[in-house]
Amino acid sequence: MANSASGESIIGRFVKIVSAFDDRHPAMSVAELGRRTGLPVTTTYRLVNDLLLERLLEREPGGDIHIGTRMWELASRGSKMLGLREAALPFMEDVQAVVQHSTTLGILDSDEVLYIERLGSDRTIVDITKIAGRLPVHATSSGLVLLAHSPAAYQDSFLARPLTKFTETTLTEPAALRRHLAEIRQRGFAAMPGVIVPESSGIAVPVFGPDNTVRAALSVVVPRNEENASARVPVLMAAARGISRALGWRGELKGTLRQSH
Amino acid sequence: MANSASGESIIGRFVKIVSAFDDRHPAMSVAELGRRTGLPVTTTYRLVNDLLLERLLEREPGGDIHIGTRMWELASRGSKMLGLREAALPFMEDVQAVVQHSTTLGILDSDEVLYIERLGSDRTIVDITKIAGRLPVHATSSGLVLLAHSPAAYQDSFLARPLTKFTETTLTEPAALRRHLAEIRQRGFAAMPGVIVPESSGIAVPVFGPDNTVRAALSVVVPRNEENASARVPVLMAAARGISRALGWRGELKGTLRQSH
DNA sequence: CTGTCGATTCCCGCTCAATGGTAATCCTCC
DNA sequence: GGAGGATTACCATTGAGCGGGAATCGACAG
Repeated sequence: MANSASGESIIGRFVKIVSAFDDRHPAMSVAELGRRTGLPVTTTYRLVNDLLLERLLEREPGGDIHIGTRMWELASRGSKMLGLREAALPFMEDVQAVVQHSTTLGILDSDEVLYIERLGSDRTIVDITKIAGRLPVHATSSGLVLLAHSPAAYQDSFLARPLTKFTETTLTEPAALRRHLAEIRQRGFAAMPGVIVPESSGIAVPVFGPDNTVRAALSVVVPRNEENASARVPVLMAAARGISRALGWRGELKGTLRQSH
Repeated sequence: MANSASGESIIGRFVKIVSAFDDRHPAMSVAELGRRTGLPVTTTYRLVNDLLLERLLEREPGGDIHIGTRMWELASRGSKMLGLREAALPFMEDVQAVVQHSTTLGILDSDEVLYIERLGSDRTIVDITKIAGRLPVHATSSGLVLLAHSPAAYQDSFLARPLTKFTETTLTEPAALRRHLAEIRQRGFAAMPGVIVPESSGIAVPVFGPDNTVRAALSVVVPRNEENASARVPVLMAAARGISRALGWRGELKGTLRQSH
């Protein structure tokens, strides 16, 4: 689907280029960009020029390239993400004010948890979540909550694949995970002590949309030693219900249990 | 620069397609997308398919297309915007808690003000700012603050072009505007009663970066009848200094006045 | 059930924009 | 001044993109 020898479309290369930037590498020279993406030198320069013209990329004084303002603008303008984020933010602030550690909002995307908002000073405990960052589903409280309320078919396909064991407490056995998911559905929240990082634990609750399906997971990360972690659950649940309602959710209808399996 | 009859590159068409979505039209059929962009039918379908493959666009159950999660993720991951936003958010919350009306953070982009964050319930007064929305520089308090602290050369080129008069109080005369900008620099804030919307006024103050240049404008929108509007200025200024400091600003150095003109 | 209209997919020959190698030029920094 | 990297210029080749047209699907009305 492309003129290129490697058989990629321009769109594919565009994604490659933009993907080369992350929080570790927010800006780089065109040559380095070419190296990181593996694209031929000339091609990189030509493509980058096109992107600069449209302001999807921008050149800073030093000559380095970084992602352009236009890119963010276009991505945000018509995005459903903004609605979710805006609905959630006030409630997240309340949670943040009470719980004092970092509060995150994550969604399920491409079999991973994508964090779309995060509150909390960086001086808090170890927390590897970042806005626009991804983490595995089965090793985060947010991910497990999202998975627990996903359609059965999706759960099956997810559990069918091999899962990485990050720490001792990471569940990777399908059967054990299924039991855990059922428990999460029943209790209404997920609590995971040190699943990726041993020192911290996460607590997450689901946020629902008008059609009663999960939209996101609201979660807090607290130090693991804190034993009364579950004392945080009610606050989270109340906030999550508030967000759900702001999204148009009208409460659980009798008899309309979310399909679990 | 393209295979197309109209002489557009694929990148250009990509931008056209993504630009077709906004908060009024967050999702649409491919056919409608083709109509809105003016692209040939077949071309639209082919391009949309490419974009769906990369998940830059997504197809919802009904068949309609909307901007994909991936798009937001890519735009955010390497963006400098996130840093600014994250630095500003806590201070904005404080302002918001005290002032009670909507609080916005805007930057100068392509000769317009681009709002990158906005706090405030929608039930407040008339406020046409939206996240990822644009407004003209000379008709917003944020824009005037940004312009007032921009390099002289930019100011000159900006003032050289014809400016739209939105309401009675909109300044469009270069000389008058220059005087106003000087005043803004001297007072440290801009206050604009009903420049675009007659019922509300905006107050804005500058946010500086480490190199002592303007990065953004922090502003609040309040009802116009409120005469003690300027009582809000100190709060805004304190917050703006906090944000500036979080960005690495170290206070105004003696003798290093920002180039005004 | 049939007809209409719109959205979507399939088909296909043409063609020029995109490609990517090579080489020249422009920078820094030592 | 020259070594090494980044950037731009040049250019022959070619297949990806193009877009008109027709077929198919789907919803709705009569």
